Amino acid sequence: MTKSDGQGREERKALQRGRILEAAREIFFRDGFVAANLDEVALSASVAKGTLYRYFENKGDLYVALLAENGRVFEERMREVAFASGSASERIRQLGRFYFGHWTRNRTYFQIFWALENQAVTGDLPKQGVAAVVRLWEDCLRILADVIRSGVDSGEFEPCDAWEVANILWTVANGLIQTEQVGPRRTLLGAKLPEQAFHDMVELFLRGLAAPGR
Amino acid sequence: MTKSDGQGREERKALQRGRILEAAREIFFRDGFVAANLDEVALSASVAKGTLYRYFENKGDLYVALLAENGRVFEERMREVAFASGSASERIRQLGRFYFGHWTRNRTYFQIFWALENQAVTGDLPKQGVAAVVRLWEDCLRILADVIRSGVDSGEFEPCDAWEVANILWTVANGLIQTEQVGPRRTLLGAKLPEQAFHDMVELFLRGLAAPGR
Amino acid sequence: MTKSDGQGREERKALQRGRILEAAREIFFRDGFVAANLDEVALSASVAKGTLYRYFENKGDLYVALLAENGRVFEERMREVAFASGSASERIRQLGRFYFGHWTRNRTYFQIFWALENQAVTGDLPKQGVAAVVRLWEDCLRILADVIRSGVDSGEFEPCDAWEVANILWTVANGLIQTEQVGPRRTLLGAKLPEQAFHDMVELFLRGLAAPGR
Amino acid sequence: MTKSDGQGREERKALQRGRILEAAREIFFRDGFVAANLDEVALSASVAKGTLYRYFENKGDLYVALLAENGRVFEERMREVAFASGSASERIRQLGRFYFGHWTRNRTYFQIFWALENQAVTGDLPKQGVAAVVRLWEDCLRILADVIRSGVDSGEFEPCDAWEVANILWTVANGLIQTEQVGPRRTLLGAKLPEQAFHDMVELFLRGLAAPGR
DNA sequence: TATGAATGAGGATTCATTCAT
DNA sequence: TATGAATGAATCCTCATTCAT
Repeated sequence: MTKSDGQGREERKALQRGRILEAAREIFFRDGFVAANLDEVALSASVAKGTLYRYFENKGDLYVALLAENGRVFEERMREVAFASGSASERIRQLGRFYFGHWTRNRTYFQIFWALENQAVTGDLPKQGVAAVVRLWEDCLRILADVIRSGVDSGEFEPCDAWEVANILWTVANGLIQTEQVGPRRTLLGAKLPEQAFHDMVELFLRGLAAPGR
Repeated sequence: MTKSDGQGREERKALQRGRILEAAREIFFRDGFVAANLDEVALSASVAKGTLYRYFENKGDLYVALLAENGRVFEERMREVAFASGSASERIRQLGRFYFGHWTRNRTYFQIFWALENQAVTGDLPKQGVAAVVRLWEDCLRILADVIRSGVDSGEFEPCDAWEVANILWTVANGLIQTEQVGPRRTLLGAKLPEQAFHDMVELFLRGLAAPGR
Repeated sequence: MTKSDGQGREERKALQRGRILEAAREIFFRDGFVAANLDEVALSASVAKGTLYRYFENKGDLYVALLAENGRVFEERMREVAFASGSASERIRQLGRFYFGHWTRNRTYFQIFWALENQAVTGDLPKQGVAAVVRLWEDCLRILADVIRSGVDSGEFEPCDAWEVANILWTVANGLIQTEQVGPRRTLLGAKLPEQAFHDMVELFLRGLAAPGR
Repeated sequence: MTKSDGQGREERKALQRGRILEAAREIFFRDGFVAANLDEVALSASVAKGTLYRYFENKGDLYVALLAENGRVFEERMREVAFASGSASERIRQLGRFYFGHWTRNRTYFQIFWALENQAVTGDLPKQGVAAVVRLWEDCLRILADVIRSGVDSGEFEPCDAWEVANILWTVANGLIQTEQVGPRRTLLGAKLPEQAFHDMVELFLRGLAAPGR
């Protein structure tokens, strides 16, 4: 009984932690780290303020845990897509769709992430935690390179430096998103919707990578 | 005498305003809008706290003035470079160098700017001021398009949609910077220094644009 | 146990609220709304500055709560006196004594109250709260009219327009207090002590009201 | 020339002082002593802030000067009315009209005046100045008594204690004004307009005072 | 373990007063 | 004498964190 109670307890704790993180996401992403208000987080998570401190050491810890959680989910899903069955091209297309979609639903996270070297955003965040979050980025890039490499190995793509190509694709993708992010959307990328532009870019890359016979 | 006195006073006011903006730049860019401390700004500018309020209505106003000032200088310098004498290619090269250099010296400004659509960064900033800052970005892109167009007109470049090309160049450039901005630099872009990568990219574009006979 | 605990908590909160109001009364009534200092209120109430804001939204809210509390007590006590047993004359005498006594102990409150239509006093006070306070005044006047009416109904007083008579009594009473309030007391009302003058005035009225046969 | 210049200067100084007082009246009476803003006073008086300090030692001094000025004008005008030609009754009627009219146009001044014993209103005002202002009140009451006495002396009124009668009249007048000042005007004094009520009260008194034969 | 009352350092803003020009 | 820029003390309010229950 104690055991099952313990399990129930563990589970409940995990659930509560999740609830808190969920509430924190909304508020931190909306207001930024410094301006975010733990009162509101507690309210939105339906726990007492003091309870927050049972799950996270302090505000910074909560924030970093939030970023890490988000990043972890992102990387995990990316890995799923990357290593599903199917041709390398198809998986790269899927990655593109996933990446764009994830950005759409997590604009703020990307902004935070891209500015994570900046004190203005990180405040006095635990360095270790921040570093861990940043490391996820490289992991994702590495996943992309792995897919490209698998395409080369299977003869689907021309031989190339997979890492360099992954970098270029990554770079241009982020450039697109960046451009899209700033100012009056519609004019910047001509008539194309950003999603279409993103898709076209991926196709362009795949054509460039494709082995001649295919 | 009265006149020269008046001039001296105006001049001194402008100087003081500049001193305050200078101090504000450092602190706002280091700590972010919300976390920045006006006491520290005043101290760093060697004026009393109250003096800040003779030059700026409030914290938000000071911040926006700062961004606007920075943006204004950026756009002005960009215009200078863009409309100097020389071939279109050469001017685009110069623009590339200028853009990259400016980013190097103003990383934080670019981060803020890129996140300017985000509440987390803008807080309760005066909407008008923010909009004015964002508008500068388009102006810069327009300047780039103008240079490309002038190259086309002079026969230096192949005929093309100058606006679209400017967009692409802009996009890739920002992607590069973005990539460079995140995490352990060295690994991401292979062996190349970011400056070299940026330069190569510009050259690649110019080759693509060049009219065949040249 | 939980229940009694809850009660204890509620009770303690009420007590603390009371302590704060008590401290606030002294300081607000001494210094006025604008000049009053919340630091001092907190100190005097032996709570931290922040604690004030757990009980009252802001300075204005605290002030209005204070006035309302005072007014509420006043009206309640007045009602008690007015509807005690005894003849109408006796109850009017008691009301007079109560009114005069209350003024003696709450001069500042009366001043504030009488000036409550004036921006100088109300500042940016919550309009609703102010209106609620003002309404108490009418209620008190209505109570006085009710007593007079009951005297008429019982045949103790001559038939008359109770409301008008209440108004006149009220008017003269306030005039007395007003006169008393200003400048070197002794000379203004001749040799009479203000209390005596007040008492005499009430008696005069009662004689005027009395039904002939009595 | 020096002399006439001097005169011009004196005159100009007096004018400026007047302009400042005029501006101060509006702002002090609207916002109260503590909340009033000398910047605004200076602006409204079209002088520089520093200039205020050439005419008044400090904020409190300006305020007291303002009250004194107002009081002085009041007493002077009252004296004029009181000692004009005409019967005592007529002059008392005129005084009533004047008093009521002055109150209408200077409600705030009366409020301040009536609360002048209260720190909340006076702040750290120079005691001497305040005392001088209060003394004017008695002077006015004395004037009223003088008129009554002259009526008695001339046989127009029945013999009576002029001082006591003046006090009673004064008291009731202020009570009326007080009542009028508070809350929803219309209901308190029945159907009568306050001006009418005031007039009726004066007439009532005059009837009471009149010598039988007249 | 959860609660939420209490804390108090911190920060933006105001404004009477001073003083160099 | 008039100016208005500079000052900095004063004050309201916020909110992360602690801790008794």
